[in-house]
Amino acid sequence: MNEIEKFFALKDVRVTAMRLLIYKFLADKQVAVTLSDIENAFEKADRTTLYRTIKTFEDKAIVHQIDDGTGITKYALCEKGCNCEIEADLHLHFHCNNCNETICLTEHKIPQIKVPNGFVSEDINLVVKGICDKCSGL
Amino acid sequence: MNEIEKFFALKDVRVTAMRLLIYKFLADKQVAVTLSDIENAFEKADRTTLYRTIKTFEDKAIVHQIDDGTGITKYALCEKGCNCEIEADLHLHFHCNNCNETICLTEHKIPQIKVPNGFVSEDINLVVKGICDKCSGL
DNA sequence: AAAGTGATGCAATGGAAGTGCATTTATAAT
DNA sequence: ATTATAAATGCACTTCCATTGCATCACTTT
Ligand SMILES: [Mn+2]
Ligand SMILES: [Mn+2]
Ligand SMILES: [Zn+2]
Ligand SMILES: [Zn+2]
Repeated sequence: MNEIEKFFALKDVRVTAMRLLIYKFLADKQVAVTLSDIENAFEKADRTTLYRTIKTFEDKAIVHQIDDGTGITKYALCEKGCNCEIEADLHLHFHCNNCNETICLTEHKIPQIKVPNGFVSEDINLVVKGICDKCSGL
Repeated sequence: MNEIEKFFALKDVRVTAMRLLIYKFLADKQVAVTLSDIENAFEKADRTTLYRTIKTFEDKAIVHQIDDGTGITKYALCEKGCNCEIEADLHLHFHCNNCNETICLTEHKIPQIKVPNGFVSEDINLVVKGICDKCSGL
């Protein structure tokens, strides 16, 4: 039983060939991916399987969903130790208007946000859009 | 020529019956609305007209789009003097997980967000999710 | 081996966003 | 006022992504 399989067991996710492949695919990527990115990477595989795999990963806090405003949901591996629950796990995302890629800025935690009286904050989505480091040439 | 018509002229938007109705509908609402909200409010009207009306409003900075993470884009009237351009106009949005309503917190401007070297920030979307004042009972 | 549970594959559905084109309505020009 | 021009509207159609039902397959347990 290798590292990934142990990790799956820890997360209460059964090991299958497809799941291992998708996990490795995500681990290699430095950017958040869409479902069709995954589809393109595994053309022989069925869309539904990929869809349900990523949903399983999401349920088990292996990946987190990212809504970057493009209308297409993206996914990225959670950080080690992330439970996708507490505010400590929340980080900001950057979407590049040029190359259209979205990346996790895991080092950049969400600042404290004040909400008016009576409002209870449970979750925060913070997306910065602009030009990424690769595209800006700075 | 009444107030709204003057405002339309200022924004370079032709006055039509439908546009006036939709504008008033938005002005009455305290929450952001979806396209189907508008459809339900004007069942006799054609969907496309409503769609293109809201797009026109958006182009002319009469309404702004809100991506609250539900996957359905919402719209709300811009504040007086808003041009939907400069960062001063950006405010945070609150989405209630209970009543599913989304409101503009126009008083709550987006805090300064630091991005890593090489990244250029052009736009920011900040959505807080939780329980709204009406639902929390606090 | 048999039974049971979960994973996968295929087909179909739903919902929202967007487009092309003909027609109506409003504005501008004569 | 009539005509010409341009914009707004209505209808039909399309595209894209997300999601579900159900049959089948694979693995685990007894
Ligand atoms: Mn992330
Ligand atoms: Mn707003
Ligand atoms: Zn880029
Ligand atoms: Zn509420």
